[in-house]
Amino acid sequence: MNPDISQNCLPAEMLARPAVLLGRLGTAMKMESMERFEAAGFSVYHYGVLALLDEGERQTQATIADALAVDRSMLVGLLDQLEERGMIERRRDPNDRRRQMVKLVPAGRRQLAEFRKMVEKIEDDFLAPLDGEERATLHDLLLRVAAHRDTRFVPAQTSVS
Amino acid sequence: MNPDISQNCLPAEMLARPAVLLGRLGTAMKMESMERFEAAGFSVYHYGVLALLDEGERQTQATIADALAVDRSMLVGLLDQLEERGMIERRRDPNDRRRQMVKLVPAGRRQLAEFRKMVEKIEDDFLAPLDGEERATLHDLLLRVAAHRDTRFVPAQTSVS
DNA sequence: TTAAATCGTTTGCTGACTCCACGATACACC
DNA sequence: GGTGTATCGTGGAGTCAGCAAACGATTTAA
Repeated sequence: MNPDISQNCLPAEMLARPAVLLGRLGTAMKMESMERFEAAGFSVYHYGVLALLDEGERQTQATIADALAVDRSMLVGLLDQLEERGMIERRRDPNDRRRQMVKLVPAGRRQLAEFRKMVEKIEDDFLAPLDGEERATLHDLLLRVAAHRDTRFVPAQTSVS
Repeated sequence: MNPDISQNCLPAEMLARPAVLLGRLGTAMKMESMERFEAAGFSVYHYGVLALLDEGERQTQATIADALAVDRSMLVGLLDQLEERGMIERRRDPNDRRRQMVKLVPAGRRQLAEFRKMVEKIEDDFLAPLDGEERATLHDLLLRVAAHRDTRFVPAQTSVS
């Protein structure tokens, strides 16, 4: 009925702000990921846990929670589910029996490989209009912004000086 | 105690993904904005509503809700608050008395100017490590991604063919 | 030995968001 | 012209994540 263009469009002044776009797209990205992982019977956090365990040798639960920025109470449930499916093992630290050492086991490693495929697919779909070089540019910009406001995003120096 | 680097850092494989960074930074951006607006006694959605009303002449509530991608029930409360503070006016459409026409009034226009300053400040703080050109690049990339997956992000052609 | 701190876990709460139902009104159809 | 159907704004109920406190088990400090 109403032929007016931009009737259901965001205000131009908001579209003009990279910050607004960043916020909108970021949450859209997050929701998209959550839906796809949930459709596969998992949570995005499961991927985070497994990916973390694959890099760091073995950790304490608090460390995992802090690294992923999830509540420690929440991590309990995530680890329970991963343990039920035989993807991780929890073992009391014999030196400090309060702590639980979490370890990735083969089944978890296989699932992690699946998760990586899923993430690649999600990213590829989401960033479809950008070619490889543009994605690299985007990544570089985002990484600098991230590193500036949270040291957790500063890429770890692996071994090179 | 533990001198291990990257103990509380995100997995490198996640940091390497622009999609992950986009998700994290986007939600961080959103939360940051919400906090600042809340500290000023408002919500980010208030800004969206006012900005929208400043562009589009007068609209029906459903149109506003759809454009901002918020639930219609939620918009009711937002409009109530804005109306209480004398920033908008709701008037029944005489041609269709189901509809409420929402209009921006001078006090709302003044508040919108304040909001714009706030948004600029938030964006400037958040994107601090990027210079003007880099911000423009980021904006261009994000806009293309946004337009690709949701026509609501397609910039409206104002008058040019 | 006793007191305080830490770790993982459970529980309770609060606040925000989503979905569904309602009254009022407009429109389509016969 | 009356009747059923759709739409609009609104209210309420249900849901769910996130936050804080509390607890048992264990370690550390005094």
